[in-house]
Amino acid sequence: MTASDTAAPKRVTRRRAQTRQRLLDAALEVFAEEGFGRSTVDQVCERAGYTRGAFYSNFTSLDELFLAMWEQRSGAMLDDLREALQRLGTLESVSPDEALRAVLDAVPIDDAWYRVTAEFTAHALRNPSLRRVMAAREEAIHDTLLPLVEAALVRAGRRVTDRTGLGHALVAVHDGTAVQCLLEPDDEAVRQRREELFRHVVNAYSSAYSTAYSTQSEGALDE
Amino acid sequence: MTASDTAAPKRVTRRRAQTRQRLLDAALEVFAEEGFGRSTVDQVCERAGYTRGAFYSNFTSLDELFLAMWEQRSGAMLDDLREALQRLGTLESVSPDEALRAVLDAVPIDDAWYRVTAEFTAHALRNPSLRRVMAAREEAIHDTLLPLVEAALVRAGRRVTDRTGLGHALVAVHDGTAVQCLLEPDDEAVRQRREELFRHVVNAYSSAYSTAYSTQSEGALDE
DNA sequence: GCCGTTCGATACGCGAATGTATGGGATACA
DNA sequence: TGTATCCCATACATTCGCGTATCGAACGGC
Repeated sequence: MTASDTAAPKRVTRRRAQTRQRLLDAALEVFAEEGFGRSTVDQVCERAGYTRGAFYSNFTSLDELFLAMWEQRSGAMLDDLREALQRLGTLESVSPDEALRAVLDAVPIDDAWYRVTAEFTAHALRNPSLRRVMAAREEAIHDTLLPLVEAALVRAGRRVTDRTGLGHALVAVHDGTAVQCLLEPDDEAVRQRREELFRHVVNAYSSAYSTAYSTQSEGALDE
Repeated sequence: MTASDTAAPKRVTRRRAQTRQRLLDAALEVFAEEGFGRSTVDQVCERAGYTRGAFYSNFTSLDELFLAMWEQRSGAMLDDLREALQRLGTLESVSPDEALRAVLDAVPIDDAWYRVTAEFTAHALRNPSLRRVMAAREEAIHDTLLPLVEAALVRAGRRVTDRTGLGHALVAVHDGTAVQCLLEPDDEAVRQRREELFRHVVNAYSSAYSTAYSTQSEGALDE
């Protein structure tokens, strides 16, 4: 263990970045299949096409890999969501239903990702620093989501009455209904109930405004 | 390995029942603290005050113990909920808010239990037979919850418009908001938003009826 | 193409967890 | 109280996963 070993690499090769990414991708697959707790370093390496040497050269523990992978993936999903909402903002006019569909399509219900997230959440509830990471992520979701959702709703003829309430409600409803959809993947009714619940929530946290869509949609939203 | 070894015990002593129960209790604690995947047979046994001999005499694997424990605990929670709702049904008259409070109090947000459930859910999504177990449990929740909730709502001056929709919505909202409460345990606002969301949902899936509480509560529920 | 640096494969030792086989003490029942 | 049965502790062999140390090969700069 000389000084050069502990020193940070002067130049990071592109090969390194690639292996790191492959390990991150493999981690998602393995964790989803085996569960994080039951996964081993060997399994991840084998899936990625490496041996343990590559792993310990890039990460210090499975925990670190788990965190890095989760942050990368959830960040990517947030980017997708942001993009979808911004695209929505460029359109001429949007009905509430169309807007809802667009948002729900931007956040697909992926069982592999859900399993990983569920375990990450449980893990975070045991670890204060991880809990802060998750809380920060939720904060970021709100910061991204709320202005764009609010804008979309205004364009659809609705004014948001409780911003933070709506934000938390949307996240909670998403999480809660995602499980139901995954537990009964073949039951179309579950997905319809999910959409219905979203409509109710959006309706509850916003009030009608006078616009082309407002009168037409009120009938569909209220009952 | 003689015939008597493989044969089922003729008489089951009360000691056996006790150790089995202690193992189940210890499992909840250990799984909550360490995570199911990271837990070992030894840890559970030590926590329960036994050695591995006791474990392998009662269960064949950690998976089996996990399932048994989860079924017992979730069954007990369902019993609590049923009892609370039935007690609610014996009261003279109840306001919607009081009813909601009673139900929420009957299903306390326990972080240890949540962690375990999160991991069990992820586990169930990997295992078809476990998935059926969870689906059946959700079915049972609905069967218990709906008639009693509906009755309580009627007594509070509200008629349910979509039974199954309400049932699934309540479960989803509970699950989704429970995480938020656990991630920010000291933030009272999160809990208030949770209650608020429940009110909105109950309101959305039921319509006012003419009763003592109906006019009074409409103002609080609708806006 | 040469050379210094970085990256990842291989080999090694260690500790931990598993499942089984067996024996002694506890328990139920007469 | 005696005894047949049951239940759990103990000991053992084995397998598995981890982390490190070392070395050849790939890489990037010149």
